[in-house]
Amino acid sequence: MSSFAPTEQRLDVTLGKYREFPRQPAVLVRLVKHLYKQIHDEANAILRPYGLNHPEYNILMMMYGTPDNAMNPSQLSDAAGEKSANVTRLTNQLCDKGLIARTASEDDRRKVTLTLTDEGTALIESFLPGISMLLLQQTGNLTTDEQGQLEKLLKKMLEGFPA
Amino acid sequence: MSSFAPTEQRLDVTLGKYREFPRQPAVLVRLVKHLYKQIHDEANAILRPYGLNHPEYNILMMMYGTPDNAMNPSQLSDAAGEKSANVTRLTNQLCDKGLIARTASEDDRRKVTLTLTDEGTALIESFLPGISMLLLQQTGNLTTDEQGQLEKLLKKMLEGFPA
DNA sequence: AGTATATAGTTCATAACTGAATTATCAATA
DNA sequence: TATTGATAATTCAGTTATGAACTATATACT
Repeated sequence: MSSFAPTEQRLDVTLGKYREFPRQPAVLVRLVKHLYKQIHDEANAILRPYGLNHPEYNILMMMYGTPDNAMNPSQLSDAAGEKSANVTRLTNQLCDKGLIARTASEDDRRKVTLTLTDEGTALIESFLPGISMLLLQQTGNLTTDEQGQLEKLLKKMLEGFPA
Repeated sequence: MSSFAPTEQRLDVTLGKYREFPRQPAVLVRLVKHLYKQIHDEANAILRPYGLNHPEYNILMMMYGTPDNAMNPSQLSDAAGEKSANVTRLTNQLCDKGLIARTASEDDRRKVTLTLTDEGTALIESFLPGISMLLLQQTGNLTTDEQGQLEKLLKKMLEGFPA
C-alpha cells in the first residue's frame, strides 16, 4: 500500500457521497500537499546540522542565485514564494546569524538591500553537496524525460493561478 | 513574465556558480512549493467565511470520505498528511467548534475515535459546491489528459519518499 | 509469566507563519 | 504644484506547526 492510498480512498468515498465532487482535481491538490510536506521535512532534517531550516535555506539559495548575491525583500518574496512579513522575519534571523547583511538602497529610499556575507556564502557552499544529493534523491524515481514532463505540467498548472 | 520566472532565473544562476547543482530537481521542488502555497492560500480564503482554515478542512474532508464518518487520529495523520501533534491540535479545535466528537475506542484502549457530528456534516455539505468550483478552477489550465499524466507523475515522485 | 519493544495519542514549550495596520517614499494624476 | 494612489518593508498580536517527552496500552520476545 502506497503512502497516498489512504488519501485516495477517502476521495473515492467522497465522490460516492457527493456526485459533483471533482475527484481528479482533488487528487492533484492532495498529491501536491503530500509531496510538499515530504520535501519540507527532508530538507529540514538535512539542514539542521547547519543551523538552518528549509525556508531560511530557500532564502539563502535565492540570494546565491543572483550575480551579486544581493536582493531586496520584495524580490525575495517573489522568488522564494514567501510572504513579505515572513521574509522580514526570516531575513532578520539570517542577519542575526551573520549570514546576510541589510543595507538601505540608494536609488529608492523605501527599499532595502539584502546581501550574502562571506560567511553566508561559505555556509551555502558547505551544504551544497548534501543538498544536491538530496534533490537528486527526491526526484530519483522519475526518469529525465518524466522530470521534463512534470516540469511542464506543474508550470502549466501554476500559470492558472493569479500572479 | 510568469510568477515562476524569478525563481527559475535564480536557479539558472546557481548552476553557473556551482556546476554540480541539480537544476532540474531543484526546479521541480520549487514548483511544488509554489503550487502548494497558492493552493493553500486560495483554500484559506474561500473557507474563511465558514470559520475554517485549510488544514481543518482537510481533516473534515478525510473524515467525510469514510463510510461511517469516523477515523482515529493515526489514520487521519496518514490521510490528511499532518503530524500527530498537529492532528491533536486541529481535532481539538474541530471538537470545540462542535464539528466532530471524540470518543474512546472499544477494541483498543490506546485508540481514540473521531466522528463527524451532524453539524460537521452539514457544514461540509454547505461548502462543497464552493470548494468543488475552486478545485476545478485550480486545475482548469490543464486538459483532462494532462491532469491524468500529472497525477501519474506526482504519484511516481511521491513513491520515491519513505512511507 | 515476565520483560522488552512498539504503538496511540497527548502535552508542552518553542518556533514558524500570517493578516492587518503602519510609516515613509515614490509615481501618477489633476 | 498639490493631491491621490501605489509601493516597500516592518511591526505586532494572534494563530499555526513542530519536536521531544510522556503515559497508557498492546505486541513481541524470552
